[in-house]
Amino acid sequence: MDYMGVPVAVTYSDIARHAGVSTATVSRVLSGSDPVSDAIAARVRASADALGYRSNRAARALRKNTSETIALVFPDIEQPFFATIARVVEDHAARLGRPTIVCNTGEDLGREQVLLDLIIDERVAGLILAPSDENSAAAAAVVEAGIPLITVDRRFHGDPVSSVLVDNQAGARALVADLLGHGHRRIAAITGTAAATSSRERLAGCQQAVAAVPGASLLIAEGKMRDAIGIAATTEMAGRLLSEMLAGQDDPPTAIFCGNGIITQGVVRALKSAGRAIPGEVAVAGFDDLPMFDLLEPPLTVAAQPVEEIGRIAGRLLFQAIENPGREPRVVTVPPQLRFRLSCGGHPAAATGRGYMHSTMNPD
Amino acid sequence: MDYMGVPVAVTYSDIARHAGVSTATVSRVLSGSDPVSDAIAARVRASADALGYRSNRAARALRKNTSETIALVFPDIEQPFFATIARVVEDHAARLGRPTIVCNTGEDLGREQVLLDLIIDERVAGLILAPSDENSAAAAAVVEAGIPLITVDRRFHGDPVSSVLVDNQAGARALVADLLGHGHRRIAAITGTAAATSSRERLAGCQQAVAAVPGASLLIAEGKMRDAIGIAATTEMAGRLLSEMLAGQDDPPTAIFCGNGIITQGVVRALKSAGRAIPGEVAVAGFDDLPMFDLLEPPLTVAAQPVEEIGRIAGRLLFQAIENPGREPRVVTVPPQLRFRLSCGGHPAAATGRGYMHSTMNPD
DNA sequence: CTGAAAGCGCTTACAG
DNA sequence: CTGAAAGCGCTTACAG
Repeated sequence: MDYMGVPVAVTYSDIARHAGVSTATVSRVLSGSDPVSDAIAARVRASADALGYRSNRAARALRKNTSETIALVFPDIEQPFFATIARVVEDHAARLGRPTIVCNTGEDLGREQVLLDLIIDERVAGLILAPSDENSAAAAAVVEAGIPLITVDRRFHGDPVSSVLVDNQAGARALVADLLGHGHRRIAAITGTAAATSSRERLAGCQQAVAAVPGASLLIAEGKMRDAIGIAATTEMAGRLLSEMLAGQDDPPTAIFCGNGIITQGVVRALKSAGRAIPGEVAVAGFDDLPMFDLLEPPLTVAAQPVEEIGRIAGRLLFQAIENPGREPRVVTVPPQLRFRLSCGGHPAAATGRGYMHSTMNPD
Repeated sequence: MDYMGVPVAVTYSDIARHAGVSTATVSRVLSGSDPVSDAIAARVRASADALGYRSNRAARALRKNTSETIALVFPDIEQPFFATIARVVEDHAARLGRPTIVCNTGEDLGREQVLLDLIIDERVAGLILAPSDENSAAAAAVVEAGIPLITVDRRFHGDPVSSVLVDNQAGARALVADLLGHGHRRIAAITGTAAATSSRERLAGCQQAVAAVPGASLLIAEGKMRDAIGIAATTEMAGRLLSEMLAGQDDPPTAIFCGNGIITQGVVRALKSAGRAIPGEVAVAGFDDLPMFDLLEPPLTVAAQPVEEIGRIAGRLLFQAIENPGREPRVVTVPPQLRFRLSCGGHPAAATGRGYMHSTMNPD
């Protein structure tokens, strides 16, 4: 609606006048909140169309004290793992007519706090979070504000919340067991910030595997992700940690476990540019399967996370929690998919082709 | 603030009562909209803190008829190109206290329409869009609603808007010229939907290069991205288009130009799994440099887009437009970076190491 | 610099 | 099933 060329919002009272009903009736028809006789409903809809009505989501949010928006707060949306979850969840939300707010914390607790405060002030309908710290006070404030919370990738140790997790320990254990099976005894683990429960669980898996083999040892390097925002910086950091490890030991490690896909990428890049043969001089295995890991020379052995599935489950849990706030929290743990390829030192099936590519879990 | 254990919102009138001032004064202090005497301002702030005040962004948005939220509407946020731009812009927005809504159109005009309607109803402060179609009616509606619009990657042919673009034609022309320089005469181009101006410009660049060489021909395959949402599907589609091309011709192409990074990835994957030597049997060059393209065997020749820079410029243009709505639209075109590696048939400098890696533009 | 008051566009008891 | 009316929490002319 224009007035002297200046656009003017069409409101419920305009529609009410046009259709000869009250604004309450307009609201009932257009929001579908209450039954209205067919004849009147049709008249209201026709008036809304005729006047070019557009809803005002802020007004609705103010009145209902909650918006329809959902929020995703991740360490780094540029990482394929989080980018895929964001794509899957946004898709679901958009189909429900809900906008999706996306934020990056950069693994920084201070930023996470600020962002979650913003999210609370937005009175979002729900939040999917990969908490930078399992004791995040900011996440606790979200729960206290009555906002449904789902965590992904990482646990949260406050009030019980629904989570979608991967069996990190089993995945890492299987990968390291395989490296040990190839005769390696000095294993290095390069992981992301240990504040993330996923990193710690993966390390625990490495330690279990190493503890089971006499004479085997584990060297650990933790990357401070805070200092490495963005894929390029994380890649570079992983390479640096690797070089320090290989150079700084009398008896350097012969096999590397990489805590996530970006770290794997950094490690492989550093090894290649240093001219170290994989797996001849240094064997490599890591969490996450990035789109080109199987095209590299050698193809990389990984524990792939079922990322799309994680996103679907997280979205489903979130919308269920929004619909039904009384629902019991649920923790869903999905298995990683082990894909033995050649970077771990070769594997009978991998060497001949695609065998083991889609096994789900090593019975170890 | 709690009442019988039920959380109750603290409002300006609570603060006003506590501080002994009017709600107007509270508003002036807390929003910083108007000068207030230091003594009163301090009292108001102290009261707000004491009561645990949290702002209500919906109320503000309703009153001011615009939210502080910005929106990003992209074909697919899972693609590294868009994921990086989203990360950079969100970072900037968050520092300004603005939430960022992110949406995926999947190159589907209908979905884009629905999403942009949602965005308009949210009365966002501004929008960065990679339009699925240069004549997008939905984008025109955004402009008409008075929402500042910046396009990235693609042009929009409605009212003039600010845009951040890459010199697609020059990049593609240089890449194809290099393939021709290696003696190839039957070139194939595999691109994304031609509804995107970037795809058409890259094709035009290919055609220019081919037209300059007698006896050279260009075969074109356009991927319908609509049918290939997500990286996995796009990769697969590119592989299929390639196979059809190689199998369906009497005299199949010997060199492939790939319209973007995901397509390049699909083409390389298909060639490798078909056992075709790169560049021996088929040479490859493409737009976008993905993080592992230089680690593949052979490393891939590409025209890299300065993605972070594109994101920074788009963010800057957006916030300038929000601050100053009267500003003239600006179109910024950045050069792609040519990185000649071995997949195009070898290159004097590339063969010996990292030469040409960071040249910016072929003088052609 | 400060306050009283209207009003942004919705929804929801309440009454009929 | 429908309407009259209050009110969600802010901001902003207007007046002083």
